[in-house]
Amino acid sequence: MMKLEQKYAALLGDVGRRAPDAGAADTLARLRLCFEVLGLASAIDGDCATRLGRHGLSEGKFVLLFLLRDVPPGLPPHELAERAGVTRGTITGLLDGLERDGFLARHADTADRRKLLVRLSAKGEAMAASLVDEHAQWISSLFADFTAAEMQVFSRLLEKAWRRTDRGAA
Amino acid sequence: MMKLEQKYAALLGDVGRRAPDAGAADTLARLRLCFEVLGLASAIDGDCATRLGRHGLSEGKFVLLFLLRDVPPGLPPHELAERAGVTRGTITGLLDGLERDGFLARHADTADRRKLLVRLSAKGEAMAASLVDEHAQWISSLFADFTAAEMQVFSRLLEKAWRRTDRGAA
DNA sequence: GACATTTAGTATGGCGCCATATTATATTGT
DNA sequence: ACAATATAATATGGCGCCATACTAAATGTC
Repeated sequence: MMKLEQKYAALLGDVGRRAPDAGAADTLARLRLCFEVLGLASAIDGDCATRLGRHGLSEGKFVLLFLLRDVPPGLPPHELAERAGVTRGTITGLLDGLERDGFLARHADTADRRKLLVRLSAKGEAMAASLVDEHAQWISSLFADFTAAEMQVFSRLLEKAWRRTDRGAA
Repeated sequence: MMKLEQKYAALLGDVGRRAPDAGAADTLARLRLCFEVLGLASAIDGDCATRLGRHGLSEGKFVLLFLLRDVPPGLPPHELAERAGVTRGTITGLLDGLERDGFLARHADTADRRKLLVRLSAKGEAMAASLVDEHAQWISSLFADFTAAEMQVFSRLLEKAWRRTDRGAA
């Protein structure tokens, strides 16, 4: 059984202590399942942050790098916001950091003077090229020992829970 | 098949476009699986934030509330940090907000003048009492239609992936 | 052609998290 | 008894995210 994060273990203990009746065991098992999902996700996010941090990047910055890869004319910030699924304000901050560190530059758009075009520098292109593959390799290695059948079952169960969330119901 | 977040769909498309060979399909399926895990977790986190936000709380603050519930003498901040699994600095910030909003108060410890004891106010106790149950109810409802067998398989697969992360390997 | 509306990018302020540094108080060792 | 060390809480500054508000520029409308 997978070790839960402190706070989840505490909550589980608390709820169990307060409702020690028969039906509670079932609720507890479902709570634990949810915490296991969250625990796996945050373990993955943590590893991801560690790996990208070695190169001075965050997950948000990494996404921008791969979105801009091989787009010679560059993309405007609002496009990046849409494709990355964050607000334009967040993009401004990420671009500030990436530009400061020399991974990209903002260029004025000649046609529409409101617009900018964000282009990777040589350093940025190099980083994107080496990191995207490495990163994809690492992620898929997390599920390396899953059989095809396991993957199918896992995916089905993940979706089953997801359907109960607001995002999945919409 | 569950809908992925923008950025993950983009990354998946990108990797697929670049490596359209036979072995790549397998890698892609594993990538997708990872993104499904992350997507479920962030959908849950999002719902959680929405629900707690209605009461002016965040997940971090909620954790403090339930940790302090029914602890009449209160707990010192470093205890809360340890039990919540965050740093003491983070606790300071959460306590500032909770104290400002009248959910708790800091009291001087008579024995050790470095220490504080954090105690819920009546408002805090009431909120904790009503929210913890409601919240546990909601979380377990996410997995309401999982059979016992499904829960077992799901848990096993979650752990299998978790073992591959740094946290799970340690 | 003047004015309203939309769009692009940014600024500001908030939150939760971290790492690091600082200050006050206890404890330990000799 | 006093110096060295450890512990408690906070301060500071950074990051990534959001919502909101603002400015400049383009576009649509009468």
